[in-house]
Amino acid sequence: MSEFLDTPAEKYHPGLSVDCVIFGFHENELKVLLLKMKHAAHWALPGGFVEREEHVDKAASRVLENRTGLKDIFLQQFYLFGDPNRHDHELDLKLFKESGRDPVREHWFLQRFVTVGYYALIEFSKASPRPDYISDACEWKGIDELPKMILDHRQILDRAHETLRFQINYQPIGYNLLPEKFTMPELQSLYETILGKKLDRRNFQRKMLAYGILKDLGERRKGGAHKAPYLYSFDVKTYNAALKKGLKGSW
Amino acid sequence: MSEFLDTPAEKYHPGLSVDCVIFGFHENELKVLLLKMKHAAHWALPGGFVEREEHVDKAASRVLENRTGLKDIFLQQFYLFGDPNRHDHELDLKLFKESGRDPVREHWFLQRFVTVGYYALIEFSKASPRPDYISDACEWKGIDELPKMILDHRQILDRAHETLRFQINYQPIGYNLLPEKFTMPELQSLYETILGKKLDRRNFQRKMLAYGILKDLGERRKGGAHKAPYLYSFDVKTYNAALKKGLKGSW
DNA sequence: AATTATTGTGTCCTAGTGACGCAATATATC
DNA sequence: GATATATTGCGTCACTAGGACACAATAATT
Repeated sequence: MSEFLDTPAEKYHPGLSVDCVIFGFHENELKVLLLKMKHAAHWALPGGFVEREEHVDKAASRVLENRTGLKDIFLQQFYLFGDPNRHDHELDLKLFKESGRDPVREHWFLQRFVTVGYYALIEFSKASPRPDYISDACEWKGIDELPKMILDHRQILDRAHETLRFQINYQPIGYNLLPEKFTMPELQSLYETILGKKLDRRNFQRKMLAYGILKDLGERRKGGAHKAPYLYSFDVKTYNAALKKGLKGSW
Repeated sequence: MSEFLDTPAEKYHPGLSVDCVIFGFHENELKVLLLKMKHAAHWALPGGFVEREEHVDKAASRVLENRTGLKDIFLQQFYLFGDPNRHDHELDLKLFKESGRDPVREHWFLQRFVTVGYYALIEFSKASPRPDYISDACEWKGIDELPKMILDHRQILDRAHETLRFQINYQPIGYNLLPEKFTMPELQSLYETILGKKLDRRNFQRKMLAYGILKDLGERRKGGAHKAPYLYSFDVKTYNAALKKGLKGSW
């Protein structure tokens, strides 16, 4: 924490931060990467500040890389949270005092902050979550079993999830969350957790194949119990073309 | 202009502004309210700064009220523009010098700014466009005949229009742009300009009526040439309920 | 070899959609 | 005042998409 507090105000754009909702998909569950700060009771979204002459998008991808070790990740801005009361000034003051500093009223860290929400989609297996110097834990949490979170971070997360629902026909959400090869039940399960409802297995398959965005790899995924499902991967060319017009789907 | 430049830095949240894309609908055309600044060659979106402890949404509605005289307007945040190069520092310096001021490097007005885009929907006839002290013109411009605009304002405007297209099934766009009573051809024309394509007259009517969100007022609009069309108004109750789930439309 | 849970494929019916025909009607024109 | 013209209201037809459900095939387990 002290690294931040000692940072000269000149380095960062004042009163502006970014927070990332990092989605992953594992064991048929939609997961979010959360941090637990030292001395803090609750969990937080990975976030950071924007440098003086830095593109806000760039700040978000910087945060993302620090936390997951991944570059060139699918990252999408979805909302600016601009409520003046979203920051907990009492808590900030407490942190200041704990670190033995005099809470000078003008210190940039104590100013009112607005934060820009980004959501990121990553392939679960490729990320190596790592805590940084201000946090003592960095873990994947299931979207249906979220811990208590600081400030308005739960609200930010919920809005990211909602955005995912709205954009499912326009963004390469499946492509970025699933591994190279995947099965139809896996894809369906992803859709179900994003949409928050059960879908009919057979109708889902018919519709997906009708889009013409999947390549049937011929192989089957053996190993699990029961009948082995076929493996698919996205046909990037037709996939992107279809997304541009929007996959026609009344989900 | 001088009022802004003399404003003490303490009044505003540093490096943060709002810009409003104000839509209206008149004579079967989608219009946008633009300002022409004094001494400026190009047009601009009405915008302003965010006060220190002011909600960003509030700042946007304040700007809107100043420019149109209207309160309680439908206003929706749609994107934060965070490119560090979106501001024209050369132009700012020129304005500073013209106003006879010494361009002190630290003056808040010369800092890098990020801006939050809002779009507003208003009933054309209710607005009374008025220039303010830093602009010498305030006019409605047709979306298909836009003048050259400053900075990235054209980009902001285009994105607002795109957002309208995406949200047409989820936001009360017709309700807020049209007058209390309107005809089916008027509603269709609104859809056509927002979607940017022609629609079949008969299929449009069938679909709209099927939603069950319109009240047939029985009256006809006489006065124009040709057969007089029926007047409708929105059935607010069913309209809002339908929007919550999203009007199913593959436009 | 039988069991069990899951997957691949197909059918049926209904609602929604695109393309288009035709009669009704309000003003403009002669 | 009759006719012309452009527009509106309502309807038809064929095709597609989508929800509900049946049944056979298959990979590990017993």
